[in-house]
Amino acid sequence: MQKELAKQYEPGEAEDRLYAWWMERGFFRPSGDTGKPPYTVMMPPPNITGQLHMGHAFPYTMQDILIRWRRMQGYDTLWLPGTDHAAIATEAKIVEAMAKEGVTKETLGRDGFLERAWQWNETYGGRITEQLKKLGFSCDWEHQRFTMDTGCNKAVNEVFCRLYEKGLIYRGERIINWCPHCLTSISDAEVEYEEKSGSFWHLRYPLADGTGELQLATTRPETMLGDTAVAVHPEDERYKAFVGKEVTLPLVGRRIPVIADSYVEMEFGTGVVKITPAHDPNDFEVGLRHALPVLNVMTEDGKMNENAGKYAGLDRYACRQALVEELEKQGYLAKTEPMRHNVGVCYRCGTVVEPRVSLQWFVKMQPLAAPAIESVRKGDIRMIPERFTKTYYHWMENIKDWCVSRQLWWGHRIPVWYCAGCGKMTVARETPACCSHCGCEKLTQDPDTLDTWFSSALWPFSTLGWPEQTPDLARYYPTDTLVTAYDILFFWVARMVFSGLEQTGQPPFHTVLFSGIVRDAQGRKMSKSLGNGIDPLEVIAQYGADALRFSLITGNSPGNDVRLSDEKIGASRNFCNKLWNASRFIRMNLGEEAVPPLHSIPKAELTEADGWILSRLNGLIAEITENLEKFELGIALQKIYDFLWDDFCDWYIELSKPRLQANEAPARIARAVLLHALDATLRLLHPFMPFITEEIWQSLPHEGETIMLAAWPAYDPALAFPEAAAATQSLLTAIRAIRSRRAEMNVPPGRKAKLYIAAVNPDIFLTGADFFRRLAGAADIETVANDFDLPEAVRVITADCRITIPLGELVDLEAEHKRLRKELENAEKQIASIRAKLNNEGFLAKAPEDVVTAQREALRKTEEKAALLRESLA
RNA sequence: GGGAGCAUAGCUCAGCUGGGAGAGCACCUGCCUUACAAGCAGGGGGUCACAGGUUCGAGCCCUGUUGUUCCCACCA
Repeated sequence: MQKELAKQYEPGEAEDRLYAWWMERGFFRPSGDTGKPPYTVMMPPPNITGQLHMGHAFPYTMQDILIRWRRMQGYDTLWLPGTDHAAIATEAKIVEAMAKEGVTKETLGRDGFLERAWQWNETYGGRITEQLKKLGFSCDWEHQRFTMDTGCNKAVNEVFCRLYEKGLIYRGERIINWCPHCLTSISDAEVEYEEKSGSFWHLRYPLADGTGELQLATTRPETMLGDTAVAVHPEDERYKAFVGKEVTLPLVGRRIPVIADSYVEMEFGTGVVKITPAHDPNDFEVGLRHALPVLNVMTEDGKMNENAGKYAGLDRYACRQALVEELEKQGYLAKTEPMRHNVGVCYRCGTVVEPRVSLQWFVKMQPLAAPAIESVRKGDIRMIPERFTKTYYHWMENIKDWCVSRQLWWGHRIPVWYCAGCGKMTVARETPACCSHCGCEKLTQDPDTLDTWFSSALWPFSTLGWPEQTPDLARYYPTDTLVTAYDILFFWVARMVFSGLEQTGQPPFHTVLFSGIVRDAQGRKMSKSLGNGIDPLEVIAQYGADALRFSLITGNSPGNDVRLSDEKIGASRNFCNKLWNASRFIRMNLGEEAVPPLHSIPKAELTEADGWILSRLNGLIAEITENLEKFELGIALQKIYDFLWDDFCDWYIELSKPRLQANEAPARIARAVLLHALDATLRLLHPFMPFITEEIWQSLPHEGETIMLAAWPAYDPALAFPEAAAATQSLLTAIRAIRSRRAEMNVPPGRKAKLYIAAVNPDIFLTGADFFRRLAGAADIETVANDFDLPEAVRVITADCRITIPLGELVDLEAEHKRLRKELENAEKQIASIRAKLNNEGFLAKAPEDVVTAQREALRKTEEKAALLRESLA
């Protein structure tokens, strides 16, 4: 499969071709090799309503990196993909689409609606999975699941029944959050709060006996129609006399009691609160304590109902306005203050949520939360970064029962049947033939469905076949790393933890790795309404998936948001280009004959430059592996970038050129080293940038079918060459210093000059003569024992050499002298500072050994340099 | 009201268990050196928010202050 590399890398063409080939060859499948440990990641299932966006691209890329890395390490990897039916979001979209055709849920009927919903899933569920492939994700599509497929449904029913049997799920009339637009209950987690400006209306409620009035303040006057009491604090001296009396509800005329309850804050407002148990969660609690009637005054869609008398049929906000006008007209409005307050809105549609009393199913949370807290506390589940455990504890410790029933059709239908005969309910895993209590057949299934997160909570094990004891479940559960953005910690992560523990007795994963949120160049959250989203598919089309992946990962640390900009993506594309061109250069220079493998080359034939790059590479391998183990993906990628660009391209390739042109034995060695280093770098880079690395790897001599399954590089003690590395470092330092000098003096590149080098170890520089010629504008090299006393010469001094460069008329002796003085001053300052440290007994006694030796070494080098400088100035 | 994060070069951000202040972009200078001008070489630029403390040594640990972002709670 070897071929020349094109002048330009064309990601669009290569990516689709390679992905299709990977799929066809089955490289994404788990190896199933039981001799190797398994490594499992569950992909957070994207909604079938959605288009691929950066919110997927970011954490999924992190998952792909982990999976590809572990696969190369030989693990039996399973990355399981799938989609989420997204009950409320999908149903809303379908209803919306239906409305355009003039069809409603009612006209279609439940069956007709579900048919449409499944069609939707067919179309759009497929769309998003196709989009995932564009990013190169190496998930096992043969394990693909859907939260509403038969298996997941079975798991959902099983869990529901088990919880019911243990008394952990119950049905009850409670106040819940109701979305008047989606026409369903939603959980506490699904309510978002927005600060909005409103008014604080102070109302007069006259005492029924005509002896006075109570003033109270409210932000929601329309709910007064449902007031069933007025409350004051029991210790509030102002109102003690009122407790036990009755007030007359203005406009309505109903008489309601004045009660005392410590829920009332004396300092807030007037210290008097109207109590509307049907429309406020706190009032509901107060109502329970005082056995108050619950008077619902609204319909499901946020209008006033028949209990609202003449306001019936009005929208809640129209009613508010009408009421305020009427109250004012009749003198019940004492005053109106502007007020900013938080309003709960539906997280899906943004409609202001209406607290509402209704009959719903709830999961009892306390008994489930306790072990979930414990497993994190014990360290069975680790969160990265660790700070998220705090958020997690706080949520879990204050959790209320979870309202899981939804008045939706698209979702897992609640497995409960009600008997028309005896009135009791039958809770069953499969549709029962008859009532489990009276045996009659007049059963009706609960019309409601379950919260979409109820099924997502089971994802780590329902997808592996649970409740059956399947081989997959045995092999791949518990899973290893869960990667997701921190914004669904409560919705999903927390619920997977308690569900996994409760149902399987094991934590569903041992590590949670959080990604941040992707923001735009101004730091704003990407959103549809702002229209500031960068479409990953567009970026891929323009720059390639690897450039996008690089942009998302490099320099990022876990849990931190990433700001994406065109500049950043451009820089990533440049890196792809750099890698491509370096590879192209090497490919071009491989020659006719086979390149010998590095290990077949006697150590003695390797040059110092070879030893240097191999040592660097070796160190890099060790570091990258360690970084990945610590989930430091951003640091790892940054290091590979630096190595490839700075060490490998800017230095090693340049240093290799003279040998390559020699086209003899030295060229063969150089090729072997170049190829070895490039191959290893490609492997290190592959998890991050799968496409371009595969494309290049295939064009080079290689063993094995794909880089995807090539072995992850390992630190090789046989490839450490400390002396060669140090020698080359000296050389590079000298070259840099000469270049710097020439640039400062504006020496034209064409102006070559002979270098006179005085050094303790002149061999390093002699063998590097070619390098000085190519890289440092040298005409020739001569090593000398002592300094030349040349007029019109420049001196370049490093820690281990002194170079004299006669540059004739270009040299300003005065300036030269000044510069050397300055350098000497700096060196002396450094020496003084290091000496101070080394004379400090505290430092010597307490600093670690290697820090002290490093300081001694630095002192020695600086002193040598200073000595050389002094000599030159003398 | 409670909690968390952030504050490092003009911009965006790395900086792991305390010992060298860094990268990309932008900027300045010189280069089309046959892998790459999406490039090469060189360069300028930072009291690491502020004030204390711990330590031989603090961007990093502790306390406080200021600014900023987010999460949770939801007092009508």
